Amino acid sequence: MTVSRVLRNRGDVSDSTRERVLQTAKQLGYVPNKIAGALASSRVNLVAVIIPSMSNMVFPEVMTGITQVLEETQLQPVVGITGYMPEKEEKVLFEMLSWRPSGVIIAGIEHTDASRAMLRASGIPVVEIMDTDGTPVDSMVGISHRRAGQRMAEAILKGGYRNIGFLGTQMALDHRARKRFEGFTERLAKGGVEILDKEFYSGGSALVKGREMTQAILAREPDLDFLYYSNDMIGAGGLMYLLEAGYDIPGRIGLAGFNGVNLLKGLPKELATMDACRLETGRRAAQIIASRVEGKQTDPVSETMEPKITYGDTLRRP
Amino acid sequence: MTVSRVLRNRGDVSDSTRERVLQTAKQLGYVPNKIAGALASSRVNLVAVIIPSMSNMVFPEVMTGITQVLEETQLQPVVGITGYMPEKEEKVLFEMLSWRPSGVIIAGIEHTDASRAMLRASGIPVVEIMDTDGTPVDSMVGISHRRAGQRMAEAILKGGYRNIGFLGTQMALDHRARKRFEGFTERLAKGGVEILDKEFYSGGSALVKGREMTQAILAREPDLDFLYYSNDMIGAGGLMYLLEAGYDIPGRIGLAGFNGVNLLKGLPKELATMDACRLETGRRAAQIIASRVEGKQTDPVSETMEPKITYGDTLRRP
DNA sequence: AGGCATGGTGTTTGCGATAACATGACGATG
DNA sequence: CATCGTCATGTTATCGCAAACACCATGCCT
Repeated sequence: MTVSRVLRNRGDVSDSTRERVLQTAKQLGYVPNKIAGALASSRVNLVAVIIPSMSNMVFPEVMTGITQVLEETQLQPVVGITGYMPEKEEKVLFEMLSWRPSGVIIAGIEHTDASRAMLRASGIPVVEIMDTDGTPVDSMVGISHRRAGQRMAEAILKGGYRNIGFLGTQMALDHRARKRFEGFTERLAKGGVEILDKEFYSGGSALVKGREMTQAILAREPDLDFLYYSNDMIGAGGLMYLLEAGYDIPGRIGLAGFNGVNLLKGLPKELATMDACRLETGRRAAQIIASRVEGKQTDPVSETMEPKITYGDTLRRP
Repeated sequence: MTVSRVLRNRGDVSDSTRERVLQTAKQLGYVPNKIAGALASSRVNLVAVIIPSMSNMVFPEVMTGITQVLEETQLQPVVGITGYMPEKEEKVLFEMLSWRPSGVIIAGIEHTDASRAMLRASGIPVVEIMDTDGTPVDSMVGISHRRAGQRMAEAILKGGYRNIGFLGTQMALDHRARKRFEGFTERLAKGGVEILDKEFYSGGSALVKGREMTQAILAREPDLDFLYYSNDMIGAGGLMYLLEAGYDIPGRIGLAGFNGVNLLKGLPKELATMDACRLETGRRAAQIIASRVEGKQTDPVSETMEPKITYGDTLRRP
């Protein structure tokens, strides 16, 4: 018991005993068993973070935000990957919850009924991130992708473009991309404009795909004067293609991507894009969990951030 | 006990009882407590994965390899981030080990004495990855960065380049970048060539930095006919700059990067690079852990993979 | 019929820590 | 001097599950 007290800095222990304990612990290479500790105290300093993927730049950035904030607390993130598959998400969530974490941060607000039930029943703080078009289980932080699509449509219309094409991922399961697309077409429709053509891809190097898709869509519809890409990578690929083909940008044709990857700076022309506030979303989500764990705050939070549009060199300003 | 047997598919339980148990568990929304389970059985299906960073494309790819393999087992990766700081690594490692994972995969073979002692004392399989220039605690998988540097130097010399510049990250703590640089200069020296100039950076958008550094180094040393970049991102930035400036590539000047990011395909010219076998390294490391956990194999493994050079369009072939 | 393997279920114990309470030494206080 | 509070340390029960073993019914074999 005295050892336990020393190693957790709790309660009164005389300096001499403390010294002896630390000395001996070090000498033995003692590593406390958190499993036993957690079972006894029913305190687990882990926060489950459940995201679809780790390989497309956007989730690592959210992770960075989460890590930044949690680092100042006792909490530690543990990541689970779903691969955009709802059943996998359910499995990962179950696995995570069975470790009794102190909180859950999970991407999106579309989940299976079972997942939602688990989250609710867990009795721990839950923050759903990166999408606020819907009703959260508990708290929610991110941008409205529907609104992001709308705002980009507005900017494009104001720029005077009328023959608009859409290029994106196959998005059956990517609800955020879908919502963006929906918001985009809705807003265009309100301006009396309809998408002229669209093109989808899956897999492969995004840069190459961007080139290929751009070539393909322009072969079909040479009159297109704007291309909206569902992410910056394929947008950058398209930009390369158009520059090489000698198009006047943003005069003859405009482009925009989505996500505000700061990799775009440094390209021959800076691609227009929209920042999804990923770092800030991660930070805020972690803050919500942290303050709940500390018992400071008990009401659910819903926070919608405003994505910022960057015109770059590929979208005519109004 | 019967419930425990049903939920773990272990031992004989009659179909009717099994059915009843599953039914009731579902109805109650029962989530087993892995903490208690782990404490009782002293089996933890977690593998600690300790890497410096998540934000530069190379570690996510290793993670992908690890995940691919572990997905076919009962094991689950748990990630810890060190930020290239040895003391942080020590802390993260301690934290991880206190959860009694079934194995450890850790980047690099440079660790503090305390870290090494912990790893040895843990009694679990340890795989050090992505660098094989040194002595491992247990197993080791990856490429020799010293050799990678040497091979690139060879290719450059064979291409007929003689006025060579190096551009890279501030690498006090990035041992792999340092070893690559050392191997590179060693091999050049053997060919009677010395680096003409070098340029280092830290922070910021790699693409932009690549542009700036390239401009800067060429301003100082206009005679340079080859630029070796310590990663593909700054290499791509440099490539952009040189193309815009109208340099003849790879005639007047050659370039090469490091890492084989498949993002490079799709650039106006494909950057020469060297593949660090990241996916394969991750997969192999996970396999080693998995087979050790299953008790199949007990001898430490040391495996050095051979990085493959890609000439692309920016390095003259011999 | 007696013995024995087998399948299905229950009981007891222990994993390694912490919470809560107990104990003992000592000095201050009225 | 009895009482009390304070500090330092020790004892016991508990967390939720699984290992090990105990138990009982059943059916098969000799």
